Amino acid sequence: MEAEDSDLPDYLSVLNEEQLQAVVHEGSPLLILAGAGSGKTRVITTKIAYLIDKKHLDPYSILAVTFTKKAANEMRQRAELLSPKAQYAQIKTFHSWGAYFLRKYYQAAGVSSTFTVYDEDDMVTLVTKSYPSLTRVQASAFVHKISLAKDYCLEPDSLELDQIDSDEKFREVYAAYQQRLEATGNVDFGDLIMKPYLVLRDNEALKLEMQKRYRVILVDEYQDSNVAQFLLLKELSGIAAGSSTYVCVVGDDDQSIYKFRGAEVQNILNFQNQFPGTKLVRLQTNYRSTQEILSCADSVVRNNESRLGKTLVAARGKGKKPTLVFLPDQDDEVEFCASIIEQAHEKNVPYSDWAILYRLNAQSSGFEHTFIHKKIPYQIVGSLKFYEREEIKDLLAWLGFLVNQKDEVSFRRISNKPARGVGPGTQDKIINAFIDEKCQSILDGAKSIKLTKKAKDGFDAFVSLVDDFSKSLNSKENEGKKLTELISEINEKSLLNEYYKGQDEISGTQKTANLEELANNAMFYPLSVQGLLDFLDSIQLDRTTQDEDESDDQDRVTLITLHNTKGLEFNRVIISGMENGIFPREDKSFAELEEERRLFYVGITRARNELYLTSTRQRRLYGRTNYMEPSLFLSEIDGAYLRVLGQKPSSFAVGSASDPFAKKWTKGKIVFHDDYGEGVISSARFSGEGKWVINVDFFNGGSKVFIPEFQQNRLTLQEE
DNA sequence: CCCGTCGTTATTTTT
DNA sequence: TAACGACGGG
Repeated sequence: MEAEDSDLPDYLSVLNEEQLQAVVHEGSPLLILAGAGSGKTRVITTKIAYLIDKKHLDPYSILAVTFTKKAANEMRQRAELLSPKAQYAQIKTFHSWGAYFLRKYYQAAGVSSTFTVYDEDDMVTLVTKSYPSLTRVQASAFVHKISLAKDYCLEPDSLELDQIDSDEKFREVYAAYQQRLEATGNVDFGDLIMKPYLVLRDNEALKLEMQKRYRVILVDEYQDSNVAQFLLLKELSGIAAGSSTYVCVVGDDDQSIYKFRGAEVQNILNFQNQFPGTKLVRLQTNYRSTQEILSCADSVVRNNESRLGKTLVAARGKGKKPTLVFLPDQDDEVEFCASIIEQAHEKNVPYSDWAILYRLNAQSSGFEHTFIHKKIPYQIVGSLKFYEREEIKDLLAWLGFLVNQKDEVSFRRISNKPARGVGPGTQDKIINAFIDEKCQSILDGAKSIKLTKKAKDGFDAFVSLVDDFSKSLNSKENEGKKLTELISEINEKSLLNEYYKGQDEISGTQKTANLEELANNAMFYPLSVQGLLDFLDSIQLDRTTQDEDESDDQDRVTLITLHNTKGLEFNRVIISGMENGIFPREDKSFAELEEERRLFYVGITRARNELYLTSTRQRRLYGRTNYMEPSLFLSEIDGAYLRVLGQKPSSFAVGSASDPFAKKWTKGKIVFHDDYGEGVISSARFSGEGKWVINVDFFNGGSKVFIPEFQQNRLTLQEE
């Protein structure tokens, strides 16, 4: 034992026992249940280094996937610090791995080798064009469902598509969109996962090649994986066919909060069944928060039924008790937050210690107004997105069209901006000809049709711009030149710059500056098709907000939605709006309520030292003032872990979660009613008034809706 | 093509 | 409340 230990590299000696166990494990699939703040990234990066250094694994055969580019970058850097050879391992986001795969096997996937990725906005454009009777708003709803379908790997003719929307029209729209998308040679986000899966599923030889290459596959944040990603992982690892690829997934079922976007918590809950022989390791030592905060978090999340279960233990000691504050209305809530931040600031607590968390973006405006007035510096995380700006999308569309002239969405975006007589009608004609005649370029589509003089002139001007830019891109003298040069050229010659200069002068916007910034961002990419594609990938596969002009080393309060806090930590956290209807959001089914509870858990565990919860009796939302009930979740916190300030509503008791009506009314459970006899709960939801509403199908026929709270002891749950 | 007006509609959003 | 899109007139 001793001798073996001295053989181990240094980086293993800093691990705790559970971390070490996770790092050195081998021989079966591994599920690492990593609680918040338990050193998850350290474990993954150490494992990568260990596999390379100690197990002499070829780094080329390691694939580590994450969900965000930020996480991938951090993982790569930290792994390289431990073992320089880790730079040869593939450490990427799921989607950028998909892009890598599709570029390599574009023929098998039926996409252009120079495809670019359509975002949601582009998808909406394509849906309206492939199904013209739809308004943009209607198209957006379909786009949402199409994305969800792809997250579940469902094609337009899949039977299970009914589970997303059983209306035949949805199938039609999806099919029409998909056909149109394939004509462009481009892909959407869903395709980046789904298409590689389909290619591998249908191509045995390629699948074996992949399985031979990847000896180790690590997946981070596995609780956020969707069905498509699960299917892809299964194909890639060949686990179903008994391959010896080592699969290790890391995640926290208690932090699964993206169901609405296709994340499937069942992936992590069922991992041990899907991958037989799985070893489970729990990382339960928390290095972030104090014990009082963790106990508070635990008393909430243990109310969930669908979880693997774990209990975090603080490495940092007891700490300060979290504070729950009741306030009359939202203005008082804002004032309260401002005042504790200011008071602390007078005692030299920096603003950047603080984060204010909320469920709805709409809640941020109150804080903003008051903070501006009181001169409290703040930053809002996740509002304005650089890449979503109109002018940026215009330039990106130019770049996308230069490498793929089948790109309908980009063509429509740039061919008449600024106006040159190529309006939507002309665009439709050109695109239709392009599709009908299966041309290689949309520009060829115009050859077979008649255009008016005005349209013809404008179109010719556009074509000559494309020619100019293509020449610049493909010139033989590009050695040493940067992509910035091309972007600046486009910016000037396309007259976009001039077009937006006018707008900037009238409305005081920053559009020309943004265009320039985009050009500057391309400084590190060579002027070549490959450089251009890499640049587009780097933007399209990283949708994080870019407030780069104001870096985060400034001292300011963070205003942020609960969802956006994942992976972050703050010394002092305020979770605002703890009211039924806001948080949890109203009309939640049981499963959704569990997800809301996980969201609360995520919020609580962001706090290092201090946690405040605020709840108002009255709230103005969407121009309406409503009387509010304290959040159900507040009653779930054990009273021993909470200090309560302000006027407590009479109906409220801390730690009253033992109240049988606070939970347990779940679909499928058997109940007994004094008047109607035995029945089964066919649905259960939590109303905005903080009460359960259940529907019971009685065994002797008939069904009824009840609010159990009002039935008192006439309605009882049959415990199994 | 731009501008004003009216009506509609309101979670959360790693890629 | 307020922000955004659709629509019609100049």
